[in-house]
Amino acid sequence: MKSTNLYKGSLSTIILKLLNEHDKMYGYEITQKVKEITKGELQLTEGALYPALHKLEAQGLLDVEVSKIGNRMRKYYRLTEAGTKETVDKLAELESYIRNMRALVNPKFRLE
Amino acid sequence: MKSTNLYKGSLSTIILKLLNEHDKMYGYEITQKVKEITKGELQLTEGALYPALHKLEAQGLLDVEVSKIGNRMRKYYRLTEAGTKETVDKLAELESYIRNMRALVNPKFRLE
DNA sequence: AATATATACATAAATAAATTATGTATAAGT
DNA sequence: ACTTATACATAATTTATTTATGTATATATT
Repeated sequence: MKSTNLYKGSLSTIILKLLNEHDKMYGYEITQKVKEITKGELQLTEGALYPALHKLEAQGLLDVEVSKIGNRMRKYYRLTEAGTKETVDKLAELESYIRNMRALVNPKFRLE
Repeated sequence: MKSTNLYKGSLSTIILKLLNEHDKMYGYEITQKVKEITKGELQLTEGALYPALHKLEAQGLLDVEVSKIGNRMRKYYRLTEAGTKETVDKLAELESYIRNMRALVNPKFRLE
């Protein structure tokens, strides 16, 4: 993703949240959306993205729908009900992570 | 560290920042400080902490000073000059990570 | 006095997520 | 004609962390 290691572990959260917002998306579209939103600061690599999508699907969090645009394949993913629940959990975990890290690195932001 | 994967990649940032604030600390003290600051939400494991300290030392970011308290050993770590510079970089990376993740998961926080 | 918990270090094997390197193939732009 | 963009995929490698284990002293509890 980037030179920093911090994004490790964040990929499923990103995918789930984007699908939560956009109803259905395909892999390449996800990479472009992430690039756009982060102004190019974060670029998903295919070697990370596709295995992550397959894993989320295997976990029952995503449904897939293959479609053909012209002669090219697209695999649209959307959240299952379990996927929607998982998204809520992942977002809560992210907020918790950010709160804790802020408390750790910024002495002014001690937890209450 | 925790059930969530998000902390992966954050350990060196945490160590460097704590040493930046506290001048010198030993391993066990770091685990306790992290537990205290995060109200027990984040507990560093020894299997992660000690190798991380050794690595930072090997990279020339930390200096070590062994001391004996009673009959028990303590290894105090402190930032080198390079370590202080690295701390600044790591903190900037963390802020960038948080900004990007906020933009990704919270449509209201789009980057400007 | 015996036992459990806390302090304090360490390392090795296994796991898991991502990087890097490839590969295939169609569509569009120069 | 050639390059870049679109669109998927997977295998080998790397790396950080988890889990498990080990040693040893100090303090608190029963």
